[in-house]
Amino acid sequence: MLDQRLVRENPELIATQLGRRGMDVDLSSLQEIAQHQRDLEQQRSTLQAEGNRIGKEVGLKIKGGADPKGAEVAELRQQGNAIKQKVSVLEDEEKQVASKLKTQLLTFPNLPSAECPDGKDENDNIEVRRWGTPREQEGLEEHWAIADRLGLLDSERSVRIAQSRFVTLFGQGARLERALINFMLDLHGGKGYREVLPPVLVNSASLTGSGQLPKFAEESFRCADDDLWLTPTAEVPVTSLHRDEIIPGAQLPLKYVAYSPCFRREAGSYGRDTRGLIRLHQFNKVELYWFVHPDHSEEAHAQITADAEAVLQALELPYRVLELCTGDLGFSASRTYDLEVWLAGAGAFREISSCSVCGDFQARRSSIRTKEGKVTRLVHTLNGSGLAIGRTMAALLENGQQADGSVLLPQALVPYFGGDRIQPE
RNA sequence: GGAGAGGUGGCCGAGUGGUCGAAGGCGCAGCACUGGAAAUGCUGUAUAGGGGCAACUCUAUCGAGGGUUCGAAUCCCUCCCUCUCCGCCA
Repeated sequence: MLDQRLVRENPELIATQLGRRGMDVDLSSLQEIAQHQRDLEQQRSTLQAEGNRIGKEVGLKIKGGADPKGAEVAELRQQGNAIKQKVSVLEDEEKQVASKLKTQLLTFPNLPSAECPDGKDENDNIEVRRWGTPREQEGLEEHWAIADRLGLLDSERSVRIAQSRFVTLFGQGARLERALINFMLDLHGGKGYREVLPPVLVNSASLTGSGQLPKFAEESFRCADDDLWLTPTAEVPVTSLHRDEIIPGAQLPLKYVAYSPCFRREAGSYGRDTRGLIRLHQFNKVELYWFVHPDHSEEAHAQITADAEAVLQALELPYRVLELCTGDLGFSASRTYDLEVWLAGAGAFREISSCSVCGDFQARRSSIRTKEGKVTRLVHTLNGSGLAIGRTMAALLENGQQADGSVLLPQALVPYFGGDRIQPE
């Protein structure tokens, strides 16, 4: 959420920064609302101060022996009543204005970081580095074909169970999924991340806190009878772990690694990635999340990205790192690195992790602060996939496929999977 | 789902109409005492918003929202949540 004070005092800055995202916004009316709200608050509190004074005076007079029904007290009562009238009118208006302001503020995306490169869309993203050597070869299968041939998953039966864009994993496929989750949790757990297994049903305050609501309601599944939604990412429950808290400075940074299934409606993606494990309504993900002191989020961003990359390296999967341009930035992010893994069968890089620094954007929405001496400050938050499990499996299948039809797995997975190869059954 | 109890500061807990943002305790921080520590003593210790260079000051907040009153943590109404027992259940 944008800082209300900034809206009042420097709307031009906001407009300029949102302009870098490709938004053409006129903030003058919002600024007006914000100023109006502040004016109303000033008027109201001045009146309330006067009312409080009168209330106390009445108390003192009565205590001092004045007749509670006498003229002197009656006069004060009348003054009190008059003020009460005015306050209540102002209060009503102020509430309306404040709620209008809040509603609007919640719809604005984060301002891009100064470091974030300007650009229009994904074509303007900047490749930062590459790791590993992509396997390029004619006749390689795509992962869904491999998975089908090896009996690792069944999409058609999943339609019977749920609908399209769901998969059911079987046998070695199910075991590989489970192995990957454990492998990633262990890897990050060994690097100072605290493991959490959060609820995957989250309330709307949580979704608002991390930025999914109010704008992206159509992207999440909602429970009909409760204020609960299926979480689209563990980022949501983990952000709300500390909602409305003041975290002592000595505890920062807080680093969490959370496994969760993720649920996304994928509205508007009809026809894209309809086969296999790339785009599903339900998928597994291991998520990294940091709460950091506001002065240290840049270093943290480099580190969380490195931690996500470490998974790909351990799995010997070639990848590249893109820095997203302002036009491709997510709603809550101020700066993002995407990790794209090489899919040998498809012959393309595909996003497998997105590592973002959100500055104080989520912290303001979620009211998560830290304290230095007398000063409270909003913390900064960061999140990064470490990694999306389904896409990791896809990459392992495509990059590890062998001429004999089997799939060779990286050594790091052997203790988790119980072997170094998926064999045709 | 049925029955009951309860929501007060970081925590415990007092407070049933009048300088109550709230006693007391614990915890925490600083100072004193000490060779050092414990113990002890003193001082300080909520959040948000507004104003002020600042010292500071005003307003709001005792689960949430309404109401009564000159004045509400305290009285009334509605809602939410938590806990306990029973039922059901992994």
